[in-house]
Amino acid sequence: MHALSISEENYLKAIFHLYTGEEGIGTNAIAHHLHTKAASVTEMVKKLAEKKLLTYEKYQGVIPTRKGFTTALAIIRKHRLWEYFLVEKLKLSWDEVHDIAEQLEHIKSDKLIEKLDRFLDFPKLDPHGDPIPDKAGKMCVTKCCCMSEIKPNSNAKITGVKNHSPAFLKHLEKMHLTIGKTIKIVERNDFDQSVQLVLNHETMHISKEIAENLLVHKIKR
Amino acid sequence: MHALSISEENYLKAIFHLYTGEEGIGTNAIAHHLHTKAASVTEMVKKLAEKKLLTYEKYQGVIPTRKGFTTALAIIRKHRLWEYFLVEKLKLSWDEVHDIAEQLEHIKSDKLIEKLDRFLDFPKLDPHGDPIPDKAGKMCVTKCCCMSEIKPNSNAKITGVKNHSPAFLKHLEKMHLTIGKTIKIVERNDFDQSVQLVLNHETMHISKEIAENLLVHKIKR
DNA sequence: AATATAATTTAGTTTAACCTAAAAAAATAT
DNA sequence: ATATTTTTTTAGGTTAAACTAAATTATATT
Repeated sequence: MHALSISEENYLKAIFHLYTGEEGIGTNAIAHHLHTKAASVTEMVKKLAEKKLLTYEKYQGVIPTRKGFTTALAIIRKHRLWEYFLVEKLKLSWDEVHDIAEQLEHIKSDKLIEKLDRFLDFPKLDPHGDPIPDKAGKMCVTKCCCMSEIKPNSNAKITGVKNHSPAFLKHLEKMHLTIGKTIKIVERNDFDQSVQLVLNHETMHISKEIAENLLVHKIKR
Repeated sequence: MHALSISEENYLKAIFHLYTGEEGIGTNAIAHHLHTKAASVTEMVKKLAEKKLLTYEKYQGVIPTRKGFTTALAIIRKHRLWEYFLVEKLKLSWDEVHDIAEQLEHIKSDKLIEKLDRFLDFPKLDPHGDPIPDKAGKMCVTKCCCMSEIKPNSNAKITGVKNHSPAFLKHLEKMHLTIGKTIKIVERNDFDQSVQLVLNHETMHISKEIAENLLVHKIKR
């Protein structure tokens, strides 16, 4: 019945992001994601299990319940709406907003989020290309794949990023590899897995690391 | 050096609001304001004194330092900017925004507040008529007085409220006694201190309690 | 001035969220 | 199948911020 604490919300979000649908998530994985220790996770996970947000059995890892899912989605919704606000209205850059949204996502007020959503005109994607869940937790499926998996000689549009670190985002910005841009993959180097591509009629090379963290959507033409 | 905790910020704000410039503020007064107990205040006040945000001597009460003042003003600035945003942009009503702003004021990011201030076009007053400190802590002086102190047969404009409770604000809204409205005080009843006034060419009576919590600015005509 | 009342502080608990170190269980390798 | 390594849990400790109850200091009353 009580509202969740900020810590509880952060654990839930981590568990949601780590859950692949296969097996239970280990305490170590959660600890690593939250920069905390496995012992702390065990403790917290017991509390969340009592609140029916996840199922937990000793040594078996953790699986979020339906309630856990919808709760996590509500937090992610808030995070992404705030990110959209920060970039589109306040004109912060996409590499500055994550830490701020990490704080804003814990503000408690259903009405605030409804009003914010309306003010922003119900955006569907956040500044990093991630889908924003609606009030019911539904979000659009953005079928896209890693740029490192695209076959040479095909065209694609940049739709998102897998890594949200400021360093990575700033680098993309500098290279003009931003969301919405259309590129042509020319070839992949067998030696270092780097990728040669054409952007704005100019040829460029990007490292394996960058290609693995860029999400694209294949297009014809 | 560390950033302040939410609790520390709330104590500083309370101390700022209670300080009249005369004597030190007692732990009981602070406890009452924060719905906590005097013993808890004693503890916290020692910590804030170590951080040079206030001076404290046993049994002598507490006085904010210059550093304490500017820190409190920065928090109040954030609170009022967010209130302005919630009312003017998100269209929440003036009785709904206090609790939300109470959470938002603790978000840590100087750049966020600068950008928010610019986005709102540097407002000088919040939705309750309270002045918004600028980046340097300066705010406009709004010379105004309690409606209960105005002499009969004079005109005045409503400029602010002393009480920020939703119940009071909703009541004012219903009576159309909102900020900016011009009224004429007709007379004060000696028995119950109620006030008769004219608003929009209609005569009305308001209780002593309301008159004491409405701030007005006398005008000619 | 002595006493009663009120305000404040101290001492000792509680809770949430973290930690380390050691024990126990599970997974992996020989 | 047994031994080794890794993962997870337990046990016990720490810190911030609250609390209650008792002791102390200040203020007010007679």
